[in-house]
Amino acid sequence: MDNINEIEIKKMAEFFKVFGDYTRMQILITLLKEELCVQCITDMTQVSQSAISHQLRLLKASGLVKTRREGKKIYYSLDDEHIKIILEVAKEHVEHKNIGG
Amino acid sequence: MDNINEIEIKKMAEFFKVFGDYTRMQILITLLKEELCVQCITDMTQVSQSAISHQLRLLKASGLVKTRREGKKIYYSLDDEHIKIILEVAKEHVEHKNIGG
DNA sequence: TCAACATATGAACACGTGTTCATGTATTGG
DNA sequence: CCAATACATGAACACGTGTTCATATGTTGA
Repeated sequence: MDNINEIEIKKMAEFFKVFGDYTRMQILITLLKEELCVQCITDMTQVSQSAISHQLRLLKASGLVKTRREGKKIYYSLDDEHIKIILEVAKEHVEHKNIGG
Repeated sequence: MDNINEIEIKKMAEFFKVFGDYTRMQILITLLKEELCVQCITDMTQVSQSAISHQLRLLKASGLVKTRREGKKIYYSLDDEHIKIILEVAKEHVEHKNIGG
């Protein structure tokens, strides 16, 4: 972590920004288990299909998920080997720490 | 990651939100190496002392850094064993992936 | 081609967030 | 006490972001 430049730090911040939203976090955690179509993902959340679509678009642009079409449905799945590790470390963090308490 | 509830997911998103800012990322990466006072941290960035102070406050409230007073100076250092791991995985990610490209 | 379904897109809006500016608080040395 | 230094705090502002609504695009079956 010594020889790290400004651009890399900026990219890292952008990377984390994607994780810093409840809806996207829900999506990512869900996709850890299995690939799902947009409607299935929408049903698991409290927001509209449009909102999910916008978020999936962002996740795809960030290189975190990939898509596969099957008929009318489009299945989303994780496209990054780092997600699982990072989410597990974060889960451990929130379990063992009372933030802001 | 199976038996995870809504509250934990929200905490995880909040956790990542802290990492999702360039200034805070700069601070955290710097503190990986050594503890530093506010002025030293400010000098490394392009923002004001006030801005740094605000961000340090947030980092402390999030349980990521701790403080130690020494005379007039207050030294900040990391207060979480997960930060290093997470930052390293993130660095690997941005090195091996062209986001949005 | 048409209707129905599945998903994506764009505009608009409310809300959150990072910064600066001005000022307040705390510590030290005289 | 006072001045100087180091840091914190609050208000204000510009900007970004997540959502909904309305609508467009794409796919399938008839």
